[in-house]
Amino acid sequence: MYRTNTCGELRLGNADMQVTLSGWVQASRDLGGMTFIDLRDRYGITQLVFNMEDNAELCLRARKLGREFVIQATGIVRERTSKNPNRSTGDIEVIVTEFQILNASKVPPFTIEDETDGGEELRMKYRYLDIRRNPVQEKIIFRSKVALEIRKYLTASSFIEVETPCLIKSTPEGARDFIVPSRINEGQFYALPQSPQTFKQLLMVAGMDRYFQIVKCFRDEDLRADRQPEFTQIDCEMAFVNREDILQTFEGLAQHLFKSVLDIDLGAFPRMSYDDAMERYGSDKPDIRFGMEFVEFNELAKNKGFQVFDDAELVVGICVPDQAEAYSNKQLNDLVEWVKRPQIGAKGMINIKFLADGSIKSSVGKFYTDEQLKEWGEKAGAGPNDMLLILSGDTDRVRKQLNELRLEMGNRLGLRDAKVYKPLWVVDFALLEWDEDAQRFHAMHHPFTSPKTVDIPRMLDGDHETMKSLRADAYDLVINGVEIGGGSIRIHDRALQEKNFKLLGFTEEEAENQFGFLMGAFEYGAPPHGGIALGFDRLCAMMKGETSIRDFIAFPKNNMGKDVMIDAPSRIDNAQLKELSLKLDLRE
RNA sequence: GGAUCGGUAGUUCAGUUGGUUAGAAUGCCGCCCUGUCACGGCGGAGGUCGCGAGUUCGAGUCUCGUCCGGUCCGCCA
Repeated sequence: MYRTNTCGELRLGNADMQVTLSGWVQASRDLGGMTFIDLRDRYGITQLVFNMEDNAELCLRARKLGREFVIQATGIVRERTSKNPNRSTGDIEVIVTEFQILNASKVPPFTIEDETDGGEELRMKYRYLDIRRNPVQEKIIFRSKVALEIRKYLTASSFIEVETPCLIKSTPEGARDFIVPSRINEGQFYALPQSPQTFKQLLMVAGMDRYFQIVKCFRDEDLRADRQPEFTQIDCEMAFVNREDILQTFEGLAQHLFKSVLDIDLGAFPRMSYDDAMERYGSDKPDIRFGMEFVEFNELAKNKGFQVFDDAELVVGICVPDQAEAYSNKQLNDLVEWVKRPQIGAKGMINIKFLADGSIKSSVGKFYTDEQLKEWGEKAGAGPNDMLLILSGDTDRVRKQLNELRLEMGNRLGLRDAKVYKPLWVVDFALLEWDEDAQRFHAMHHPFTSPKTVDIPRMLDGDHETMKSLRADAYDLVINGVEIGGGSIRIHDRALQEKNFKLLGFTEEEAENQFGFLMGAFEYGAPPHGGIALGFDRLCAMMKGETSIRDFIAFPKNNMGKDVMIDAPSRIDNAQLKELSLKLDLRE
C-alpha cells in the first residue's frame, strides 16, 4: 500500500495515528539537528519531520532528498509545537519512522510554485511539471467541475450525449480543415470536424430529440491566446423548438453553471439585435459591463466647414466620463497615435472636453462654435469633466475602430472588472455576409441556418441589397465581450436548403456532392430543429476571469500550432508517405 | 501574409552615450545550525549575451539578415 492518506487531509483529529503518505518533495529545510520535508500531492502539503536524536541514520538519508523526489513515508501524526496557519494541514506534522524513495528526480528547470519563475515556453516544454503547480491544476480541475455540471444540467433536461465521428468529409466552406489521408483509399482524404454540425442535425432527423456532446473540434487557422487549433465545444441540438426554447434552455445552462460552480446569480440575460449591437457598440459581441455607448453626430458635424467630417460616411464618438481634466494634450495625442496604429487604422481622432468650469476645449474648436459643441455634448449626455472622443470614416470601418477605442478606454478606466459577469444574447444576425475578395456572399453563421420566417419569401430576389437585408434565426451568447457561443434555428426542408445553397453560390452539383446526405435526410421527415455550440475552453477561462484559454487545456499548442513538449507536428518518413501514396512538394 | 515586443547564468531579469574581468535575485553544490515552513549563516561553481554577417581601434549595446517565443491584425462559415 502506497498510502493511507493524502497530503491534504490530516488534521489535529488524526493525532497519534500511524499513517503512510506518498508524494513529491516540495521543499526541505535542514536545520542540522532536524530536517523538515514538505510532501506534496494534488490534495495538499504535509510536513514531515526527521530528528537526529530519534533516528540519526534516517535523518541523514532525509537530508539527501532533492526537490521533486517521489517518496513514501510512514510515521506518526503529531500536533505541532509551532503551527503554520497558512496551510490547511498546518496544525500537524508526521514524525517519520521509515521512508523510501520511490523515484528520484533531476533538479526541475523551474520551481514548482504558484508564482513560478518559469517562462511560458519552458512551462510548455515541461508541461507535466507545470501541471504540478496549483494555479494550473486548479484550472484543469475547474474545467472538470464545469463539464460535470454541464452533463448534470443537460441530462436533467432530457439531452442525450452522443459521440460523432472525427474522420469526416472536407468541405470548402468556413475555416480550413485539418486533413487526414486515407491509406486504404488511395488519394482520398478525411477531414477533422470543425464542428459536428451535420451529424447533430442528422441525429434530430433520427429522432434523438435532444442531443449534446462535449466534443473536440478542429480548425486549421492561426492561433491566438483564446484560439487553439483543437478546442472543445459544448455542442447541442434540439428538435421541435423555436428560438425562444433554445435561448431559455441555454440561458438556464449558463445560469446553472455560474450558480453551481461560482455561486453567482447571473439573472435574466438581456437581448440585443445584431444591428443594435453594431450601432451602439460597433461590435457583434459588446462588453456591456460599462457604458460609453456610441453617439452618432452626422447632422451636427456635417456642412460646418470641417472637410474631414463632411467627407465621412459616419461621424461617431463615445463620451468618456470624468476624464476631461485628467487627460492632458500629450495623453490625447498619444491616444491619437494609438488609434492610428495599423492594428486599429483610424486616420485621426477628435476630442471635445467639457471642463468642470463649464468651458469647452476641442481639437476642432476653430470649425465649430461653443454653442454647436454644446449641442454635441447634449446629444452625448456629457456632463462637466466629460470628454468626447470622435472618429469618422466609412461606417463599418469606423465602428470597428471606435469599438477598439471604447474597449481600451474601458480598460484604462478599470471598467472591465473580471469579477463582474454581464451576459447578453445578440440576436437577428444577417443571413449573408458579402465577401469582397471572393465577390460572393457567404453564410454569416453557417449554410444550414434558417432565415427568419418573414424573410423566406424574399430569398431569391437576387438583388444585392435585399440579400444583405435578410435576417437569420441565429443568436450568439456573449459574456463580458467574449463570444461564448452561437447557434441558430436550422433549415429542415430540402427545397429551402437548396435555395440557401444557391444564394451562397453553390451549383446544384456542388451542393449535392457536399451535402446531399443531409438534404436527402430532410426528405425523410426531418423535424424542425435548432441548436447552439458553446466554446468550452473559453467559457472556463471567462468564468475564471482569464482571457487565455491555454491553462484550461492540459496540453495546449503554442502560437505556431506546435506542441513543444512532444515536438508536433513533425516530418514523417518516406515509407509512411509512400504507404499513403503522398509526395511532398515543399515551398522554399 | 502583416504589425509589434522580446531572446544575456539552470531560471526570472538588470546591463547607462559602444569602452577594463557582463551583474542581481533565485536555484544548484559544499560546510555550519534542533522548530523551520520564502528557514538562517558562511563559502563555491555556473555565460558561445539565440545564430550569421556588417560598421568600428573596440559590439551584450549600432545596422542588416535569420531562427525562436509572446501579443495583435488579416484569417477563424
